[in-house]
Amino acid sequence: MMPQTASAPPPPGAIDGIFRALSDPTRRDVVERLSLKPASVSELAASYKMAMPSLLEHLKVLEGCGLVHSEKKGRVRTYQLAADRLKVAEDWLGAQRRLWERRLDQMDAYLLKLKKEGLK
Amino acid sequence: MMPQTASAPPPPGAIDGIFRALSDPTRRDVVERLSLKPASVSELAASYKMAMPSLLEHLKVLEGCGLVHSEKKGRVRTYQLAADRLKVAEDWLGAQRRLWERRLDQMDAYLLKLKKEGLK
DNA sequence: AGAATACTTAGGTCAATACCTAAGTATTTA
DNA sequence: TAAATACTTAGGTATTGACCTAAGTATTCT
Repeated sequence: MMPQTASAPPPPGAIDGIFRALSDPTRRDVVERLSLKPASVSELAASYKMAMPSLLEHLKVLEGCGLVHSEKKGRVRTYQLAADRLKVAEDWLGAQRRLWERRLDQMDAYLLKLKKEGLK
Repeated sequence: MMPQTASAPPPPGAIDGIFRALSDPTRRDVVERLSLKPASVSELAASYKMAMPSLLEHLKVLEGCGLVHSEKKGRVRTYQLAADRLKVAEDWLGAQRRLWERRLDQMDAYLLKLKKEGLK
């Protein structure tokens, strides 16, 4: 059982859905819970005060963008996290932050140069 | 000019807005552009085929959740990235992924133990 | 001053979201 | 097999989101 190293190729536009899914506090909370251990629909539903069909809708959104998987055995459906999708979002954010940091460094260097030249 | 080291404390519920903001491709594109260099409203608007008020609305969303700042000088408003907010989202994602990975490791260890015991 | 520029505000449409209640269907359990 | 369990589907409401066009306001250029 390989601890998934490579991310699945992010289908174009998939990142929209991932960020969208994570913008809702209930869905983020579900992701947090599932990052600890898998859970059934009713176990999850017990934690929130909304009606089950509402929670179910959230679960569908999470599964739709690939953040979680589910499997039904008998009458119980169990959900679990699919970590590689979290990584898609994290990678995007990291890339932007790195670009930004590089830019700050360049600006620092530029200001330093200006300062030196100013001293002549 | 300090290259912001510490993130601003994420106001409760702010993370909703950050993920929400990043779920739109136009807004993500604006963030990418601004991570390279600041730009005015019309410079930004020139890149997208939507009407200016529509783009402006996107910019307000980005500024509303703190992902960008803007300043008006004369009749030109210039936008720039505020990197610490990207970090808020990135940190959350990283934390979830780390929890998940820890769980996978535990599961590996457990399976390994089962396997060994099976060999007795 | 008058025209051009760079946003800004107002207001309107249409689709998607987040909920809900009520009524299924499929699987155990008694 | 009847009742309980664990979802599922249907259908309805109210809000929010992403666009648009048209009509401002504030600055700068001529």
